[in-house]
Amino acid sequence: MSKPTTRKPRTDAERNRGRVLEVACELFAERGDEVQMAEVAKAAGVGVGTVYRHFPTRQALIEAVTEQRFAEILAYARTACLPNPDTRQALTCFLTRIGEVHDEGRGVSSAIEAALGSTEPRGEVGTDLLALGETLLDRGRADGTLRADVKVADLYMIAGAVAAISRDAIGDWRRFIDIALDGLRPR
Amino acid sequence: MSKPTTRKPRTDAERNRGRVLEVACELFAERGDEVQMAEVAKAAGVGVGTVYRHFPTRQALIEAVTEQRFAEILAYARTACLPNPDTRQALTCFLTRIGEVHDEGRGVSSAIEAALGSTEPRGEVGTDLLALGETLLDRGRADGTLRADVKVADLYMIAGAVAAISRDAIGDWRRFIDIALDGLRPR
DNA sequence: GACGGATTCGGAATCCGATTCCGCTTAGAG
DNA sequence: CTCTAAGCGGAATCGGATTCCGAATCCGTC
Repeated sequence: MSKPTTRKPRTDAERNRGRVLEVACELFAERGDEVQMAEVAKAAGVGVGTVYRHFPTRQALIEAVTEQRFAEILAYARTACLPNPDTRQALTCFLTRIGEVHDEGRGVSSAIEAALGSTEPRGEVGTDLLALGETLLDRGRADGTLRADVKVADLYMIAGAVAAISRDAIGDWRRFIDIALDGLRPR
Repeated sequence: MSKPTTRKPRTDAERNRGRVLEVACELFAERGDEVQMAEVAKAAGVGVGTVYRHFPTRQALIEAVTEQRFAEILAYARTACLPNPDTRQALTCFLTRIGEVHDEGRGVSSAIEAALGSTEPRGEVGTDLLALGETLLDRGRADGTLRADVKVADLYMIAGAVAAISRDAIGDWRRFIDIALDGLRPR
């Protein structure tokens, strides 16, 4: 049960997949989810069929793009948030990034927060994000910034909320971040 | 500029509009947004054209249904939440209702939270909801349950978040309500 | 109570975009 | 260099929203 599932893809096929994904990321960032499959294909210099070969569904493509966003956020969190010794600031920084991602390219948003919140994340990016969250929360619990019973699920639920709020312009998400984090402090 | 905009609608037209809206509410509640315009038409016993006459767009129909939901929530809030002397409980009750609406008939959700959060609500239902929120917040500020600087916008931002979280099953929205409300307490 | 025009209705036709299909190409193993 | 399966392109198909317009209804008028 190891051969049939693992036939190495042709080199150019892989390159095409890369092109498509890259282009899709840009387009979705620019114009949100009004982007059409045909556009992506043209912009990537391939036929629709090729797009569909690599991403069997529009939804699948969107999920792939979303994973890219996650990767970016993860990278940002590691370099910009984690090092901040003030746990509260680190968390704010992390959540703020999520809001910003939606503010600029309002990309693929609908999928983002749904995935953000799920505790069973796709791929290692998700796993790493969870781990990173756990780290931050541990720190917070240790230095008394956070309640002892705060869970990663809580953090990502809040992350999902930030995503939704910023996506739909429901309100001032920066303010929301403050409120939510206040809600995690020890009573 | 008052005549051309106000030609009274034909009686049966109004009845049809009512039927359509009613049926749409039920269908959306049952099967979420996979419901098709043609289905609504058939279920209401009219042609598609008629549906479109009253709701020029699928989106418009959804918004109308959403307003119904708001009305229900408003009614519930007035009778079940407002009377509760404990402000915190009243707020919890209100927000919980929003989560429940999504849990049962997972209706029209996408639109709901977007509208919930906007500070410029459609129709009087929206206005009344804002007013009711203001009342609750005043009470909370007065009895020291809430920070002095809490705004209605905050409450509805949280409401929007609850809607999003419950809609996409991002996490335990009941827990989220607790966290968010804790975030509104005086420091 | 019948009449006439404006308003509505019904549902076939149209439009649009996602997805499928399949003959043609090309990478790359032997 | 040859042969074959993996990939490619893009026309055709499908599904569902939206438009169009002749037929059917209302309703104020006579």
